[in-house]
Amino acid sequence: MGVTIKDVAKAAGVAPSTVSRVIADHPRISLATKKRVKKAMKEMGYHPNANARSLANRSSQTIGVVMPAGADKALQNPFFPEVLRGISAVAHKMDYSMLLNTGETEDEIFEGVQRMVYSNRTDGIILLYSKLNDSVTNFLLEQNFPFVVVGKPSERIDEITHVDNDNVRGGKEITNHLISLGHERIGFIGGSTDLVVTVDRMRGYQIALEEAGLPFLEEYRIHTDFLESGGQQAVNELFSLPDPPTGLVVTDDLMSIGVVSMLEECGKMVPEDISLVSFNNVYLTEVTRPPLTTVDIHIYDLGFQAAKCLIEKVKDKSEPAKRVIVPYTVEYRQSTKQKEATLKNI
Amino acid sequence: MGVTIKDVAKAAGVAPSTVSRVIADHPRISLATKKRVKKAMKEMGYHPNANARSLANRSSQTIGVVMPAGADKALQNPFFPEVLRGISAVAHKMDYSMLLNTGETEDEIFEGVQRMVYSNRTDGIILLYSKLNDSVTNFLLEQNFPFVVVGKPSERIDEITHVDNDNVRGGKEITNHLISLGHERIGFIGGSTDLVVTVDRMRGYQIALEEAGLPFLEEYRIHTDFLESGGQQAVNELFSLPDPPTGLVVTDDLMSIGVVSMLEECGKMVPEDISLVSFNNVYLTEVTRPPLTTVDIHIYDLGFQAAKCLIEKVKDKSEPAKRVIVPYTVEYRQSTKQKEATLKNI
DNA sequence: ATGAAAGCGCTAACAA
DNA sequence: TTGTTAGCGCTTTCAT
Repeated sequence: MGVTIKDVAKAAGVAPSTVSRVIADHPRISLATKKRVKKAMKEMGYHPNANARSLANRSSQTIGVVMPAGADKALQNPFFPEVLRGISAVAHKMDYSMLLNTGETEDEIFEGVQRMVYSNRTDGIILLYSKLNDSVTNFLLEQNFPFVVVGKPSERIDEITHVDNDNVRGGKEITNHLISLGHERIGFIGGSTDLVVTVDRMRGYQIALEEAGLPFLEEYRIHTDFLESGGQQAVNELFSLPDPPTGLVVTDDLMSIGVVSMLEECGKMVPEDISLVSFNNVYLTEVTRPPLTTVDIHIYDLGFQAAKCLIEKVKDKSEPAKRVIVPYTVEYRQSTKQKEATLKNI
Repeated sequence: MGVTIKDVAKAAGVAPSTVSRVIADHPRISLATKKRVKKAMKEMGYHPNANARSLANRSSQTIGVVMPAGADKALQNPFFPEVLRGISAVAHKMDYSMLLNTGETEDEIFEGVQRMVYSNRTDGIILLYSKLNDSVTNFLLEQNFPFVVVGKPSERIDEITHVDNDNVRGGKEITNHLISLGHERIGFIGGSTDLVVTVDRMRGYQIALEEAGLPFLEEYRIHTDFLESGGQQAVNELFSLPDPPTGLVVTDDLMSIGVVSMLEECGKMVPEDISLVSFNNVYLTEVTRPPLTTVDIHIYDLGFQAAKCLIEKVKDKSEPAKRVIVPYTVEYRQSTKQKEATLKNI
């Protein structure tokens, strides 16, 4: 069907190996034959067969990307297309392809990853999540297969190349913002504590509170999986406390949007009654009402750096594990407001 | 490095071809040897090399997925992870892998697609967009390469397998909803008219208007690329018309969210002052305020069906082009409201 | 600087 | 039912 290296060789009057060398841009090759071969390739519409290449080469020029398991809503986060964009940018530049793996369940994901590595279809893997006790991570580690995680690994952290934000510091800074606005009762709404990112952001929240001499109360914290039905109720409970929070740290923009709605449904306005800060700075947060004060974690860069690290690692297996911290910035918008003296204090 | 088919053959005391047959689950093979071979495979930790397979087979068991070119925001639409989920579901079931292609520019996309097809890394392609005069579509057609588009192709529609909603009908139905609520001045806000989906939904809007004897006014229509800065202004203009709309048809949930914000910023409330209907039913629309009345296009199913069609087509090249229409449903929520008699009419 | 030839791991005729 | 063997298209020693 397709035109092969042999055809080109014949047409150019050289050996297949020479053509191969031209493809690989081998140094020791005369400019003359190079030209000639290239011309032949053009004319005949030659394109190398990647499978044959991979087979001979033991390398696929492909990076695998693994999304978290998620039945549905969790995946509907603009975070993912955005990291993919970042990854894709470097993949494209370096002439790598991207193999994508999703799945409903963790087993499905795991199977997929196994396939990726066993089948030799991928040179390395990027994990788009990091959670406690992850079988995929363990598998990759034990196979000594090149991979990098976006986020912070839960264990064996210095054996694993990862690119992350300083979520503790981010959590602290954004909480401090609330504190500096006069808020003293600050609640926290986050995802599962199995997710390292939740834990880190909460830790920052805690530190800020403690440094300010404010209480770190269990009843001020909610952990819910992306505001499923349960979340609604939890928020209600939070605000039926005798001393409900006036400030809220929420670990994800999408959750924030849900929280804002719930609050307004209960007659609490953001930022008039409650100040809310968030994380990620997904595009949406600019156009919601109110626009959200949020920690911009530079999602694109996370992807970009992850891909860069992975390719380095793939090209040189001895590359040591490293940690890349992508700086965050804070977008101050309209979901926060100076706390007024409460009526009862007057 | 890895254990090969030969190793397994030796260990099991059979020929490599026999092992191959076991892998492929060939019918004419005795249960006894099958067992024996499988046992050997297990014990030795054998896994087939996909590249070798693809090479010998001329088939990669991989489907390529092509996202639209998008510098940034446009891709941040939960639509994409959601179609991917659908595609992934059938890919997983059928033991296919997914190769993903994104890019900032159309040229980048096009290059990527060329690579996919020329390199023999993919058996077929799913296009996650459809626009006027698309070079990728033309290329694929002219290469006679199996592909299906999610959405409706702009040309040569009956040569191209595609899975779509009936967007005209959807547009009509949702506009009728507004009309049935008493709205007579209904605006339309959509993306670029290069996108077939925009055109179809607008057509439905137009039909509904005309059937109801309502005017289809140019000044009631806005086309903007996902509410970039320009959008803001356009909406302002729309509402400084002498007779501004009281109802709005917006072609994408994310745009709707932006529009609701803009409106409220100008002191117009949804649904009190303006009723708004939307498309897609992305998860977000349940948790925004107000929750959006929107056409649920069943994104997951679009992906699912597209993948099914593609694999059929890949397995049997003579499979004719077909069109699959995924039924939509309408989610009636709180962004619409019966129009009250206006004061000046009393 | 270039060619000859073996081999990457698997499949598919063709034989037996 | 199973084995033999010749590729699939490319890379890479090893010669020259």
